[in-house]
Amino acid sequence: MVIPPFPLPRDLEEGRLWQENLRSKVILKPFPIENLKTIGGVDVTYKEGKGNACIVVFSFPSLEIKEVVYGDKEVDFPYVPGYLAYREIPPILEALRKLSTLPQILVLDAHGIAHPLRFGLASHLGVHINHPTIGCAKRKFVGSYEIKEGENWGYLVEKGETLGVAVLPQKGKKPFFVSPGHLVDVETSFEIIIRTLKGYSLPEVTRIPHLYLKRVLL
DNA sequence: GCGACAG
DNA sequence: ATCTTGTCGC
Ligand SMILES: [Mg+2]
Repeated sequence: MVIPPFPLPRDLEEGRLWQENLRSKVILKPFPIENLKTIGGVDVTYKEGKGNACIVVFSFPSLEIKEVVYGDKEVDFPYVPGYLAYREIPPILEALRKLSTLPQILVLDAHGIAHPLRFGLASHLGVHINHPTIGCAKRKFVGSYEIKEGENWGYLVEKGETLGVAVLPQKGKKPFFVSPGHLVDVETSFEIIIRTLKGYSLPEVTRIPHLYLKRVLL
């Protein structure tokens, strides 16, 4: 696949300006789940000054693992809340080059529009490669939510905007957060992620890539 | 000024 | 995310 160069900003101010200019490119719209056949999960870990990305492609809804690829890249940007894309997208693009087939949707271990500028890592990557993406984060970044008694999810909202949903995978467990990245909307993002849950604290699409990076799976 | 703060 | 072994709790 053709991947556009991904330049890094000189500083946070420039990085913020770029985000402000690209945020308008995000498109939120329903994704026809009945046509979803392949979905990819993405995660990134660090070691010896390098970012190591892993992408696992699953069949949907059967969730059989179809392909696993990795991509390494020197870390060239610090971790600063709000600017995670500049740190993790480089290694992710390296992994994408190795995919034999690009899955219909990519799920990132990060937020999509549930970001201060509504342009988190999942949205940034989606716009960059013009492909559907969903953000599935382990912790909240912005917004507030309320999960009613008897329910296992609630909308994530900030300043009157519905940014995504907080999901309780199991009773008594911590919630994870789903928000659309690009070319999907809140409802379909939620529906798709829910269908990749298998009884663990995290959906398979983010849980499995992490296990491969940690060498729990080979 | 203080607290929040994806990975 | 990473540095790190055993240990407390469901
Ligand atoms: Mg991660």
